[in-house]
Amino acid sequence: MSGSHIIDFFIRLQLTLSPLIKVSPLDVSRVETLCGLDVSYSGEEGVAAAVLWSRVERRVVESAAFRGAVLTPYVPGLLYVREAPLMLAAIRRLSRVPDLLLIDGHGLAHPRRAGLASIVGLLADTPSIGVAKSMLYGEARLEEGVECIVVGDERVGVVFRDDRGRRFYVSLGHRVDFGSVLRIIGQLGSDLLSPLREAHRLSKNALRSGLEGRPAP
DNA sequence: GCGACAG
DNA sequence: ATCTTGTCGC
Repeated sequence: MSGSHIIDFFIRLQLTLSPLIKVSPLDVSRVETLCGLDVSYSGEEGVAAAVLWSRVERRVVESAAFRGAVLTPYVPGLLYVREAPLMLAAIRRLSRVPDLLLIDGHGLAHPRRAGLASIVGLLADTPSIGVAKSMLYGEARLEEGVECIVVGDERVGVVFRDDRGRRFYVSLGHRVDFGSVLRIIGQLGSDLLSPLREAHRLSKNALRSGLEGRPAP
């Protein structure tokens, strides 16, 4: 599979999108809604869940899901091929546009500077941040008291520890910068993970129950 | 050639 | 990610 023209194509596409990904400050004080995104699978199909989380109410205020075919196997570095189409479809089912997307996976902490989180943010034209459970690319090291994810001489993310000490690798997605990510983490604390937990739960439940979209009231 | 490799 | 219950250990 490594010499496949399909894989070659998606790598070239990723290299084309990479320079379009924007690093810029985000006005964190005006981020009111976060959107947690995750995908669950069953064989050749996947279900993406998009959970809208209110920062002030600290709860889920809306959710949507999208079920669809997944045609390619997982290839490290090309997670976006499997998950971005489903996530974007789920986001489109929300009645509101989220202020910030939280995505399972990396953003700029990627060998081609274009991880899933960055690509979804770019294509949705919405600020985004990646939250992964393990490293893919870059080096985690202490800088000025902060455990950063560094690629070359650039800080592309930060290591976050939840209350149980588990590490999460948070990296810049799209339309955010390092400072913005630090402020988001500082202000949300463990609630940074809440929308993602809920998205994880929803995608798995929707997969099993066969349900999709929002349940009838 | 060898090892690493998000979900 | 997913296949899968109880079980060994801090």
